[in-house]
Formats: sequence, structure tokens, C-alpha cells
Amino acid sequence: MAMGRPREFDIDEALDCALHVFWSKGYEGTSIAELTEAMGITRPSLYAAFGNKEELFRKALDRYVDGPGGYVRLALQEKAARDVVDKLLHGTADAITDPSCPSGCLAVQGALTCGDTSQSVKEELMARRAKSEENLRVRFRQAQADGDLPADATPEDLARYISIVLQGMAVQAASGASRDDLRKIADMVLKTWPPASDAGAAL
Amino acid sequence: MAMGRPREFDIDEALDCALHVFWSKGYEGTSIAELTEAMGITRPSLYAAFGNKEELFRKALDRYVDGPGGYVRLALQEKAARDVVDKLLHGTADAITDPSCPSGCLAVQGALTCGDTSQSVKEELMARRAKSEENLRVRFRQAQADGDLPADATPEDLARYISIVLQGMAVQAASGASRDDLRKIADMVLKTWPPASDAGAAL
DNA sequence: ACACATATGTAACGTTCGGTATAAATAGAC
DNA sequence: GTCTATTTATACCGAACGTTACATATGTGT
Repeated sequence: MAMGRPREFDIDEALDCALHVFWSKGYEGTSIAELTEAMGITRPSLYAAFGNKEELFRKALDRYVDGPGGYVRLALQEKAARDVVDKLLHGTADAITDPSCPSGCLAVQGALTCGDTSQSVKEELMARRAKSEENLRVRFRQAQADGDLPADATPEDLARYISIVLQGMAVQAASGASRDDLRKIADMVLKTWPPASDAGAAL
Repeated sequence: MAMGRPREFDIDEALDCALHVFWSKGYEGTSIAELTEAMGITRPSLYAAFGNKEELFRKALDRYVDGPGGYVRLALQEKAARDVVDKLLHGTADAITDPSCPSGCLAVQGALTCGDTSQSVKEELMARRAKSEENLRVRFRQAQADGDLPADATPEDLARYISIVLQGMAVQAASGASRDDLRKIADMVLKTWPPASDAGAAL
């Protein structure tokens, strides 16, 4: 089947190395030279195997979502809305301060802003974050239909609120916040869950 | 007094133009060519007036803090801790969705991640964000001493929590969230203020 | 053994990057 | 008017960027 000279490196291992570089330096901050060095391959091998820098980033992003970011999908499958939020908050606190990985979240710090040539990467990340919030929104709507959330809650606002907390935690992690610091915030947010959207609740 | 040929451009106007470019594209995503075009000056004029790209960024950052970001300093001067938080949340919601400015917060999206050559800029922004949280922490400690916050509250956690919400809102604004969306979240956070840090408060 | 297909290493492509040397232009000081 | 100080405009620097020709090496299919 496999014709031609066999590849001398493991494509997934190389992708993991590329992911780590993108993760810590962002899309624009990462150069091809840094990638090839981290991946242990030459430039032509990189281009032959992954297309170009942008395609490599997208593949690394997919791998990120399935690997270090896999807890998000799992969290959404929790039975109770409160458990979904719990898993999301604590899963994020742990994931973005994992000592074996760069700090923070690739989907946030990969390309929050960028130059003109990287605009499409930035938009891809924006779309992924929006999709993540959308998934949470849908999950909260279902929870509300199940009587798992107050009838007067607004799933849209709750999903946005949780997204904000998660993304804020990512910024903090990129700034050097510790795992314990973020876990305390996760606990704090859970204690006031669900916060009322409209009606005057607390105080 | 003024010897030599006079400068043909207003230095603050030019700085504002540079600020807007940095704000929307980040430090690394902005090129000298884009800066000179937006500022309406030539390359040598830029270097003569502002030093180099990094110094220009720092000056633009100072101007940002005193201008569009000035509401932060004002918010900290509110008499009640609750009003401080209110002004911070709503001030941020409005500032980062100001239609006459780029979306988001320069201190967050200026350089969350970057390549090796821009590391010092990234660290400067990290330090500014840390200082901002520190200011809030100090303000909450004072509030607690004044009986303006519950005795069992932990100012450190509260300051981190509010910082997270503000930074999360900045990420959302960079992703296109509307002013009304963010205002709703500001209201929501205020309704559960102050969230308990340790004791089991709301269910 | 031979042709074919793919991967590899070297070396280079053209472009853009941040930053500057140089000289002309424009003001005040004497 | 002449000197001096500063800003302007043109043109360019070396380095780094993402990307690719090209020739060579290494396997499979027949």
C-alpha cells in the first residue's frame, strides 16, 4: 500500500510539538524555524506533511480540542446543569495550569489580535469560541426544559457569563495565576450558581 | 526657545493613531509601515519622535490608560465597594464596545502571547494587569476594614474574580460581543455581589 | 533488477520586517 | 546673512519571514 520512502517521524508526535509552540507563543509569534526545531524535522518535511503554517495550526488546534481540551466535551455530557458548570470551571482551572503544558488556552491566546495576513486564523478561533458558547447555551436550554434550571433564568446570559469566566481564567493563567487561585474562583462562581439574570435576587 | 525646524505633526494626535492600530492588531500584528501610514508621518519622523516600536507602544499604552482606560482609576475612587465594582463592570462593558474605538482591551489583546523578540512587551502588559488587580485588592481590603464588605470575605479572591470577569469581557468584546450583552453580564455579576469566598452561602 | 512514488537535506527564493544613513528643508539665534 | 539645531524625505540596510526547487535517499510494486 504505502508507496515511496516512508516518513521518518511520527506525525502525531510532531503535531504535539507544534501544538506546544503555538500554544505558548501564539500563531503569529511562532516562526517556521521554531516549529521545525521543536518538531525535529526539516522545513520541506513540514510543508509536505502539513501543507503550510496555517494548515498546521488548524491541525494542531483540532488536536488541542481532542486532547488537552477534551474535558469540555465531557463536561457538557454531565446530567445536571450544575455539574456541567462544575466540570467546566474546575476542568478549565486544571487544564490551563497543567505544568506539563503551556499556560492558558490556545483558543484564546492563539490569536486574539493579529496582522492582516493572519486574519483567517483569528476568525477561526473566534468561531470556535462562539461555537463553544453556543454548545453551552443549547445545554442550558435543555436543562431549563428539564426543570434543571429556574424558569426565569436566561440560558443565553448564563452561557455568556460562564464563557466570560472561563476566558477570563485563561487570561489569568497566561498572566501566571496559580492552579489554586483559579480553583478558588471556580468554587466561588459555583456558590452563586445559578445567578439570576433578570429578577432582583441577591440583596 | 524652540530651535531647529519645527515638527509638522501633533505628537498626541499621532500617538492616538498609533494607539488605535496597536489596539486593533496587537503589538506583533502591527508593522511600522501601518503605523506611519495611520499616523501620517514618515519612518524617520516616527523614530525621531518616539524612539522605536516598543517605546512607541509603551507611550501609546500610557495614553490608553489615561484616556479610554481612565474609568478604572475613577471607579476605584467610589465610596462604596459595590459602587467600585459597578463602575468597573459597566465602565468596562461600555469602554470595550465603544464604536469609535477598536473592540476589546489593549492590555489584554496587545500581547497575550508573542514571539521571543516581543517578550518584554508581553511582560509589561502582564505587570499592568497584575497591578490593576493589586489596586482592586487593596481597595477591597480597605472596604473590609470599613465594614463595607463582609468580615468573612477574602479581598484577594474577590479582586481576582472581578479581574477575571473584566478580562473575560475583553475577550468577548474581541470576539464581537455587543454592548448590551456585556451590560447584562455586568448586572448579573452585581446581583450576586459579594459572592462568598469560603462559607457556603447561596445553595 | 528496475521503475515508481514519496521523504529528505541543502540551499535558495522573493517579500517584509524593524531600523538608519544621508542630505535637503525650515525654523530661531546672533 | 550666517550658523546651528531639528525635522523632513528618499533610499537603503541586514535579518528574518513563509515558502519552494532541486537533487538525493529510501522504500514498494512488478
